[in-house]
Amino acid sequence: MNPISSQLADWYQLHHRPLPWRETSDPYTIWVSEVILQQTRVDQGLEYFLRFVSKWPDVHSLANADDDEVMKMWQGLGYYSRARNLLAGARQVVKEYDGAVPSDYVKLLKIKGIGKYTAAAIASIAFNNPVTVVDGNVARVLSRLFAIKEPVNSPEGERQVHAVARDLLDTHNPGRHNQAMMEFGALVCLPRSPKCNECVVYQHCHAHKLDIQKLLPSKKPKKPVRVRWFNYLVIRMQSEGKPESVLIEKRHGDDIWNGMYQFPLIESEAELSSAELTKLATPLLDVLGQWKAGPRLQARPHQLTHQRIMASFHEFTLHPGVDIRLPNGLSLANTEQLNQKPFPRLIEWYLYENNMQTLD
DNA sequence: CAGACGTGGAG
DNA sequence: TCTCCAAGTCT
Repeated sequence: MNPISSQLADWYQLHHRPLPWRETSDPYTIWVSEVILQQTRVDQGLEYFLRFVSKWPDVHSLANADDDEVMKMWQGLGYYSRARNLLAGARQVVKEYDGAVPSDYVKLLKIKGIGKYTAAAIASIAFNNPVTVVDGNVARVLSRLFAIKEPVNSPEGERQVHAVARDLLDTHNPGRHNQAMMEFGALVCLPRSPKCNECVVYQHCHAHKLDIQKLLPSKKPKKPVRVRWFNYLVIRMQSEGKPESVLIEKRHGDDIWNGMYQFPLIESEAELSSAELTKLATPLLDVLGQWKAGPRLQARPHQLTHQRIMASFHEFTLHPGVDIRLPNGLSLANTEQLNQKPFPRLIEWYLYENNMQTLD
């Protein structure tokens, strides 16, 4: 066994965090944990994981779950396609494998939402198959240990990282090995300030020798963020003897927050004046009946990785109509119903601030 | 295959 | 305030 792998395995036995998904070898549970932890910190994902596997403890229960309910469980975690794909993947496993998560890397790779990383993680951690895991942690650790200067998010850098990762793999205990590599990256070989004084393999580390550990891993520069203006129409209605309700719609298509709910949206290239906004909103409002404009909550920025969304909220009140016909896609929701629907953080905040929904 | 997809915490 | 980024995947 490679001395680096051996030392990291020893370190792992001593220092790894006791996390719930490490208490099991159930492939479904490990699958859920891997998906939740994608691009997500342990302390942010932990509660979500516990709630998720408590609600849906096995593949069959998840496969039978309601779509909105799954999205609701994911609310606030971000990257919501993970939830959609995990659900689709569970249904796929029920259909194709009678609910038994396959142990084979290639079969795993064909399941919706399972890519190279997750397939390798499930195969090695749940089934102890000798497959190499390369995630962000592993890439960082190895780019430093071997002073790989190629950007780790380039095809060539990825190739180099994977090559050394494969050489290090402990084929007798691949699950422990892969977790040790990741845990070491998460606790010691940190992105900003690696704890080289606590490092058990620094004598093998080329970056440390060259004192370039803080410069690695190198990454390709990313695109500047796009600015978008989201003008939400908060259309409230108060009918006789009924709780107040508000109009919402579900987002679809190839864009941010697919599958989540929102208020009817008018997107613009720049900030809109009240007059412009009203003009654009009038066609919809007129279909709904008599209305009057209420206050407007000025644009507040919502910062995402690749977008900066300037959101404003424009309130309107509908005259309780005799027979309101809702354009397709729109639905009315009272407070109780709002609490059942999944919303992006931006909307969730608005609902909370306006006492329309309780914050999780 | 480059670009898109969220959120909250750290420096 | 601003930038970076955390157990990636899909198209």
